[in-house]
Amino acid sequence: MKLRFAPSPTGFLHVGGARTAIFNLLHARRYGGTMLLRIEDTDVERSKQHHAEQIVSSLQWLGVEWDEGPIYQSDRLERYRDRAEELVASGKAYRCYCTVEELEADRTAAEARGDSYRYSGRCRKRAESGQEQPDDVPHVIRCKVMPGPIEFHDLIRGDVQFEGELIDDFVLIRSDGNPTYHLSVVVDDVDMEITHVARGDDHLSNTPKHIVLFRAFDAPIPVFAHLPLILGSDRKRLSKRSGATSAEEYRDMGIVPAALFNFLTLLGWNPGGDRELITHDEAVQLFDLGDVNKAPAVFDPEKLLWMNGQYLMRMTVDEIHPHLVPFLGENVRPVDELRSVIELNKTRARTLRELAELMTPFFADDDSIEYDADAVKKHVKGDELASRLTELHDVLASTEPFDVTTTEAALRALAESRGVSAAKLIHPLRLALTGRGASPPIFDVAVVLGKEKTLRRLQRLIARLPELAQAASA
RNA sequence: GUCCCCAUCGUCUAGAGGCCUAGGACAUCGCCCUUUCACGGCGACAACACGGGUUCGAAUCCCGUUGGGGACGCCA
Repeated sequence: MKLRFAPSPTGFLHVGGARTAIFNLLHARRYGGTMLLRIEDTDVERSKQHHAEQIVSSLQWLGVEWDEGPIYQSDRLERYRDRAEELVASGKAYRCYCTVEELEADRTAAEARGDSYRYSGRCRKRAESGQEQPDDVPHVIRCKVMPGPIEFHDLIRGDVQFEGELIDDFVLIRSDGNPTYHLSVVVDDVDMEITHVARGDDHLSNTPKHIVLFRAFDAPIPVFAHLPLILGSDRKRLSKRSGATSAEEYRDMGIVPAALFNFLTLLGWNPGGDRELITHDEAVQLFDLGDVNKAPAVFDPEKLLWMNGQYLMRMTVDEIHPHLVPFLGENVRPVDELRSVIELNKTRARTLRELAELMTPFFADDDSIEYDADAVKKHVKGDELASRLTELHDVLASTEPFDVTTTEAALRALAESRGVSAAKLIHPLRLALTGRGASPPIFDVAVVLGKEKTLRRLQRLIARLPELAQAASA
């Protein structure tokens, strides 16, 4: 068994493409087959090398591996021409000298009549009447499509049938000598002995053309699986308008690859038993193209975010760190220096970007903490605040060891002796240490910061209390 | 326009004729836990597109309607 993912390098790796790649990989791994990566760059106009490289690196990032490739179709142009000539020689294809202008005229004429356009067959008649077919004047090579039903079995759709009458004699070789998609795909799938073709639904109506070619080459026809499309919230094919569409954008947003992989795997397929979180290995155990849904699925970024949060809280600090580095900016440190801070914040973030943001107060200069206005308004009040915080400062200064249990006990004891609730001390302490109204448990924060920084930040808040109170009341 | 495909909560989905008073997840809204924010727990809201068949019995099978999507290139 051998499957392939065959993107064309005309842009970044689209999430729809990413899912196609994942499904191919999963099916191959499940059945011990081979996975091939093939770059379909026969359109010189639109294909770009940097896009190909981009797609390859996105796939690597996502965790889609392949056993063969990447193979570039642009390296095999001679092979496609040779095979097309074989078909011309055997009468299964013919040279067509119609110009683009002529075809365009036919098309607009058909439209004007309200008919749907079909190729006139002008050059086919000419070829079949035995007229000479010079190969030194510009021409394309077209494949003959015979009337009659063309049937194939699709793992997802079941038995599918198209009428040959309705299918144009399609172009195999363009006038510039380059192959079209239809030719290169089939030649390659034959040469590379592809057994299963899983691709987007948008190729369903191309499949009969491919069947015609497989037959013309007298080659075995692979098993097809046409995956339902991924839609945007507008229920149209996912596009820029409906949000981020490339794997890269999600990476830059702070989605970890395993989460995107998991999310995409569950779009149109499910492992049964109400599972939402599934590892790569578990998916490999259970996946089958035949179990994929027929209906298109709307891509829900909210659920991806939730899933990413689930991954972040379950991942170890060492697993998170390499992915987090690009988001840390000037706070980049070796993993051991970040361990406790990541640990404290990873259950609170849905993305790596958020996580990095939550970590900033821990690395801020003691004298540059900015106090959140809402938090100030809420917690900076009462004439006794300054003296209470000074007492807290002194109590903490003499707390030894400076760990979560002793600092918490010290604060609670102080609160009790002054007849105030612990919260009246805790919230201002949070404001002092982080500048924010929300943070990880405050004694953990204090301990991670250390006694010295804790005391310094407390002092700073105490010193600025009058101006903050004034600003808050203004 | 022609051809093809699809149809369960707002979204992802479970469902293979009786297990369905339709299950889970995201989102939303309550409550609980709690020093805040998350996490977690409990609960609420919320769907078989419609109409005909078939059957003792239909979300499940058949037909039609409606709705949605895709393809109709010397793009892939």
